[in-house]
This record gives sequence, structure tokens and C-alpha cells, in this order.
Amino acid sequence: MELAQRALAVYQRLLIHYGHPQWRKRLSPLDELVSTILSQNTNDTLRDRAFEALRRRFPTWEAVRDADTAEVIATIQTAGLAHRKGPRIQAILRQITALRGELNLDFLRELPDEEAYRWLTQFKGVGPKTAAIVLLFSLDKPAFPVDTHIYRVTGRLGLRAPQMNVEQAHPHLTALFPKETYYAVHLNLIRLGREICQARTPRCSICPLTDLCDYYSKTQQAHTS
DNA sequence: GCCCAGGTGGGTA
DNA sequence: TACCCACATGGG
Repeated sequence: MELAQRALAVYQRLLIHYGHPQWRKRLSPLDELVSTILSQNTNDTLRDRAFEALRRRFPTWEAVRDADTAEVIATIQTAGLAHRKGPRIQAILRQITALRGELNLDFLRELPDEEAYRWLTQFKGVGPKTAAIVLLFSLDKPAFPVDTHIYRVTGRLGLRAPQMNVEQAHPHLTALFPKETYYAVHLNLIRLGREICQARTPRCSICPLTDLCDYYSKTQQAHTS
């Protein structure tokens, strides 16, 4: 099967199995950026806990920017990696202020997609995944965030070459899926990765996509024996 | 107590 | 430039 056809088949089969994902609660681009940085290398529960703690402790992003760094770190501690995330968030808030004169990222909506992506990834702590999340979920821009679930699952489904690394997978998958499918594919692939296609405990017996899965076909003997 | 989740950037070959 | 690893927490 041609790659683009395969991608479309995955999209459609996920829709049949999971349906159209609910739209996530919309955040402002700046809220989404901070929230996504907090989410790096942790789960949604811990991210939300840290984000709410930050909002409770500081009335505005200006207050976070100007706060004592130790206090910011202590506030977001539950998210993990707080000694990195805290200073990086503050540095980003300071840089945005310096570049824009205010703490507001709504202007990114008016930039060409590529330019908005480059603008976000100029900051230390904002990689391809974080930038793509802000673009897709807050700015309605066509970006395809590749997290470890998506990286793993797309490998197994033969949607990318096995040796392709995450940096390469990002533009590859972005080009592979039609823009209008990004939102649903992203959320449904993550759901598949979380619920079924785990790295160490693949539950292939209940996976709805085993007929498209390279991993399954390679290990079928092990699965059926 | 141990295993696991899960992005980014800096260091090293 | 391509890999390897530090970074830290909390839930099961």
C-alpha cells in the first residue's frame, strides 16, 4: 500500500474505532505554551496540577516572569524537572516581553505557519513538539506534534522508516497526513499508544489496526503461539 | 522499593 | 551529525 494511502487508512480506522476526538479546552497561546512546557516528560495529571498551582500562586504571567525563581520552581515541583522548566519558563516570558513589549502571543495567528513555528522554537525549552502543540491546539494552524507515543505507533504502522529519528519524523509525518486530519490523528494515535500499543506491553490482541501493523506481522508467531 | 511515563538540549564520539 | 543521557516527579 502506498504510504499516503496507508496514512489515510490509519486515520479512517482510528475514526471508526475511537470516533472524532473531543476538542480540548482551548487555552490562549501563552497559556498553552507554558502548559506544554510543564507537560514535557510527565503525564497530564501532573502537568495540570503544576499549571493550576502556578495560576493560583501568581495572578498574571508578568508576576511569574518577575517572581523569585526558587518560588516558581517550588510551585511547579509536582510536574518534575522543575529546576529546568521554572527558569526556562521565566526566561521565555522575559524574552517575549523584550521582543513584543507585552506578554501576548495572539499575534502568531497572523504569521505564516512556518514563521510562527520558527518564532516559537527560537526559545530554549521549546522544541518541535511543544511548538506544534501551541500551533495546533491554540492557533488552529496545521502542525503535527510528534510525541513518543506517536513516534512509536507510526513506526509500528509502517508510516515512517524504522531508522528515522524523531527530528526527521516530524516533517515526514506532517507531510504525510492531510492537514485536516492532524487534530483527530494526533489525539487518536496517542490514545492508541496509551491504551493499547504500549512500548513494553503491546496489547495486540485488542488492537483494531493489527492488519496494518508491521510490528504485529513481524511478531505474529510470538503472538499466536 | 521498583518500574514507568515521556521532550529538550548539551555533551561526546 | 548522530547518538546518549541528565533532568525529577508521582502513580501503580
